[in-house]
Amino acid sequence: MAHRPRSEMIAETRAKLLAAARQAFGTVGYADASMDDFTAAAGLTRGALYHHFGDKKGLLQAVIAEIDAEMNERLCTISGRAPNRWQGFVDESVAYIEMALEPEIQRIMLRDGPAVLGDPAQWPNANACISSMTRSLARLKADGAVADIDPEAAARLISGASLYAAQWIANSDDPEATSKKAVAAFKAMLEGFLVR
Amino acid sequence: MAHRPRSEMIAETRAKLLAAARQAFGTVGYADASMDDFTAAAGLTRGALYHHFGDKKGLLQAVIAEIDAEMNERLCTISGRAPNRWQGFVDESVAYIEMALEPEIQRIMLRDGPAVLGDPAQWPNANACISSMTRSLARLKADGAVADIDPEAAARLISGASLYAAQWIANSDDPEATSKKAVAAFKAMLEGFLVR
DNA sequence: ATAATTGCATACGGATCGTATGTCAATTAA
DNA sequence: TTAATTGACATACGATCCGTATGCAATTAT
Repeated sequence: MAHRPRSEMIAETRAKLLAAARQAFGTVGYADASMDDFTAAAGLTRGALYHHFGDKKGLLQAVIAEIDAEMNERLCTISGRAPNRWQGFVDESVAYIEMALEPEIQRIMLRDGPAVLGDPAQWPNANACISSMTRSLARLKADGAVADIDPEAAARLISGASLYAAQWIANSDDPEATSKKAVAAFKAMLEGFLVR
Repeated sequence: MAHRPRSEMIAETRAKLLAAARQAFGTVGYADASMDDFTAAAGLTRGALYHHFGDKKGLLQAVIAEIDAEMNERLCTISGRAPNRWQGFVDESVAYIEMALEPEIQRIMLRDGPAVLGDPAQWPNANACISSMTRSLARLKADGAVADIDPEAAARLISGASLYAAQWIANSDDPEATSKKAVAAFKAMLEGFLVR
């Protein structure tokens, strides 16, 4: 019980750095987050950061991977408890809009992430959401519920629409009312994918 | 004819700065564009920049306003030469995807712009595209072509979907094939807004 | 003709990032 | 048990970049 604490300490500092960075990125944004500041807030220095994550971009990637895993898990449980596949898919998509309302997700995943790391589709770890949505659509297509369209194409259209809808809602004067309008339009739009 | 050259020179330096910045922002991106570098490339210094645009963000705003005006004009002419309103709207939306394929638009308008200046809907000058799309949808709704949904909500969903579709296409191995899949799915999606 | 304004350049300070180096504790080897 | 080595993290340094403050020269106004 003397050689465990060592590796635990390491994991702990890594976790502390990740949490501090996530907090900073999520509030002031990537560009204005000073590595000196938030490492000091975690009781560490930039030395630890460069040791664990390589550089500032590497740190952002790690933060994104963490958030993406959380998002994916939430979406899976939501779509899992629906009565049928299509309803599960609609629920999942609407939930995606609602998640995109969270400031941290908006800032890190939807704004700074793409700006700093490029197209989200190319991210190594952070396409769990898209790929799970693609699989859902492929199943629905096999079931004969949705029309003959490319599942991945539809998944990307939907996630893009969700993102913009979420930004619109988040910045509106009356988020409640705006959210209702957006979700209504969104559901109508989804029905475009159904067989007629 | 001695007091014209003066104001012409001023407008010319402003234009040169704008063009140089647009070039730099569009290629290396906002964060990695050094003001010293691209002002020097224009035969000027940062002094001129701060005089005309206040700061780096102000310069980005000016570049965005310019690009947005061009985009809006292109979209208007496209939708204008369609046989009917709905077709014009579809053409315009597809054209939006195609414009989002251009690297400069993708980088400046769709990635760095939102990351640096925040929600595009709040931009002072650069919502011409959204608002024109909203007007189109409102007319279509009045004509009885589209269902009872909020025009602005639909416009935002569509532009978001276009953006993501464009990024997907631009980064794919086979842009031609991907584009076909995306546009097909996109047209199906748009039909979700029609009355049934 | 002199004074005031303005377009633009130069000079400076502050902040930040990445690297290179150092140190100390913990693990491993002898 | 002790010596050597690895590795986690801190410190020191240089380079870059932004924003402001200042300076100059040319034009316009008086």
